[in-house]
Amino acid sequence: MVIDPRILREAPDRVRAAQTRRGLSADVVDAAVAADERRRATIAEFERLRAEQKSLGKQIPKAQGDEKQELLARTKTLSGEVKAAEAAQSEAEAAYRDLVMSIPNVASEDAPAGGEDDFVVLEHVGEPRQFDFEPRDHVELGRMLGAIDIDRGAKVSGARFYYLTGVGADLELALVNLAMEQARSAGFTPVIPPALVRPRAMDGTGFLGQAADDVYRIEGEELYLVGTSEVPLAAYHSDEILDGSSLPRRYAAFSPCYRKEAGSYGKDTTGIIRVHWFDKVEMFSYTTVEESYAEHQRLLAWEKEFLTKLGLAFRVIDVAAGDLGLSAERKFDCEAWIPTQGKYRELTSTSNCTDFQARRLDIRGRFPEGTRHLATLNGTLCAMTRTIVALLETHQQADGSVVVPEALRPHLQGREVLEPVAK
RNA sequence: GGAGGUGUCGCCUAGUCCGGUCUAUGGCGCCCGCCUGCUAAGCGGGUUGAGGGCAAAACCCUCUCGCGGGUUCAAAUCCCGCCACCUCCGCCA
Repeated sequence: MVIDPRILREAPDRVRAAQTRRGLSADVVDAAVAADERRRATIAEFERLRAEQKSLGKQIPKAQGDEKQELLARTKTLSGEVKAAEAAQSEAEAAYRDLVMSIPNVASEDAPAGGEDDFVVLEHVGEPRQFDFEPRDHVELGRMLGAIDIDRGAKVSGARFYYLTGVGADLELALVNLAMEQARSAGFTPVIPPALVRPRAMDGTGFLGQAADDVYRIEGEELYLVGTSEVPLAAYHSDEILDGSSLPRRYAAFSPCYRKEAGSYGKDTTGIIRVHWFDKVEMFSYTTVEESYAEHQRLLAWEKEFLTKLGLAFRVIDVAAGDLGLSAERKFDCEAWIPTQGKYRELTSTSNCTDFQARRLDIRGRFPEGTRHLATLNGTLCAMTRTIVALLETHQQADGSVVVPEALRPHLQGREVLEPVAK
């Protein structure tokens, strides 16, 4: 239901190895294999009884007198047995499901083994800027430009909230437009999706497992606030069979993202690096599993293109197996250089979820050979807050003004420099 | 929020009152073949999806009439809950 049951049955060693490379126990694999056997046994038993019930049931309307009474007596007891067998089957099915749903996607053999710190740097793009003055951080620049109002964000909504005002708001709109423009010309369909979704969409994309702590739930409703538009975009085609010739299908969504940031106390406590809400333009592709690896590279290339247009220095990392999350088989992050932190911080992330989410959401393609689950991939094109942080800090000048990268100017009324506002 | 209605295998549709003969009707579209100077028309056949048995195929079986329960020997059909859509009223950007 989550990983391919066939792989589990026929190549459990592959799954065990992948678990190990994620730093997880492989015991669940053996438990799932056993549960699968039990499941199939109960199915066979139920189907045997049910077939008998059906064939007897057909004779009843034709039978008369004693013969009919006898048939009714037999089917009555059979009815109970069928019910019991059905209950046993759904129980075994549920047990199997629970186990198999808890197994993460089989990590790519190319993904580095290990945890969060075991990533591999694939490349560096651009040089971190050298300053001949003391650079200001984005909080101060945001205040000087009248672009980011953190104090009032906290007053109104609490910690990790902010207002974008003036050129800050302009900047977000410009980034959205630039991102959408690029996506559109790459063949993406622009989408503005719902940010509140039902449990199915959340669970189907793998966000209700260990990640559930980070998700906002609506009190008294069966609705969740999405942490990324990957959720409504993946669920968009749930329970559908897409024409194979229509692939790849590419969507670019603009939506807010909500994250509780549970367990991140003390991390990034100032500024807008880590916030409970931000807006994002997200790329999403549906394609075949075979094509997904090349599509993943394309998503990465589009992310790099966008960051390059903004004049940011960044590196690309190959995220380690243990840090892939539930759904991804491989993940690349682009991390931009943040001058006042002296380090690279994640700005974008692209994941190949192969057919993991498609199995949970039942998204299939129709091909000449039959129907198959598709692959889903997602990639950040522009996460507003962190991009604004990198932009302001990277392109600042000694007087607190900020040079606008050329690509952004057409979307900022032609402005070349953002000037501090008089206080 | 209130009242009423609808949901059938791609689309449309018969069947639901009165449970068994539904192994779900017919049309459109699509696929294969026949026929035909070409095309169209006509003729014949096929066309939901999932799961189990199997190394696989053939084949057999089970499930699938919005979803989930219940009643019954037996449910598309009767009962309950949920979901979606439509109409009207109220409210509202």
